[in-house]
Amino acid sequence: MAVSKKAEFKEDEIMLAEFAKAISHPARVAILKEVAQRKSCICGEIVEVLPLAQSTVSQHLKELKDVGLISGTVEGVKSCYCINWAAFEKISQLFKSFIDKTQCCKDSGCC
Amino acid sequence: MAVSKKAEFKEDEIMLAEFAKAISHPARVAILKEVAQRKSCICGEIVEVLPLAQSTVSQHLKELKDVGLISGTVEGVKSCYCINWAAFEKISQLFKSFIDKTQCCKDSGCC
DNA sequence: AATATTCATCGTATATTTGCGATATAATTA
DNA sequence: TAATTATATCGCAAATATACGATGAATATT
Repeated sequence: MAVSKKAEFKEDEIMLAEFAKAISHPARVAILKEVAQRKSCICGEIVEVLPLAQSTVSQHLKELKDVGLISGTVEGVKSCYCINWAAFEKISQLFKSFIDKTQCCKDSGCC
Repeated sequence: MAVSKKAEFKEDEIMLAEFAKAISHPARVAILKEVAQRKSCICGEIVEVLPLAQSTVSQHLKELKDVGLISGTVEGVKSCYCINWAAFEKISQLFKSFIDKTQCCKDSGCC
């Protein structure tokens, strides 16, 4: 893409896009659902459920962690992951306001 | 990625991820906002507003069209784009239900 | 008919993502 | 101490995404 132009957009557009990217792969959607459901949140449990290698799952987990949607703490040999509810709340707000703002223009029938 | 594993996930996970991917670039978020606001929906107007070349904008428009979020009709030399409200509605439902389903597990304090 | 406008598409370059095996690290168990 | 377990990270290969200029097709203008 030569040079990325992402930074030239508005702050809230960039943020929304970033979060959207975080859930733009079914594996990460599945991981979020799995992490939310379980209490244990062990990486290995997710690997068992998904059709992906351990290293790949670990990578997806890292991406979700980087964007703040989950947090992980080491517990001995294991790693405990869980939803970062504060970030999750902020994100769902972002989405809702985007959808609401878009929908309020609904009457303008063009094509 | 060698071979994509996306198809091996659940239907609703795939759909949500697809929608998320559509808005995973600030340019496409900006385009959706612009198209929703204007009545004219002309491609050239979007190009004027965004920091991207015409061909790049056209490409982003195509992606949004492919996923069903907008529809476009040729009007003489010009192309009229507008939000596909039916698809938009369906998609925002998908997202809401994902958030709701996730949030109902909120009490399980792990880490 | 010649020219200009509007937009889609092609080709290309580069960047990023996805996926895996191999390896490293750190803790647990035998 | 040695072996095992759990996970992160590195390096590689292949696939996708991003961005643009050039070109083409279709309509509108002169």
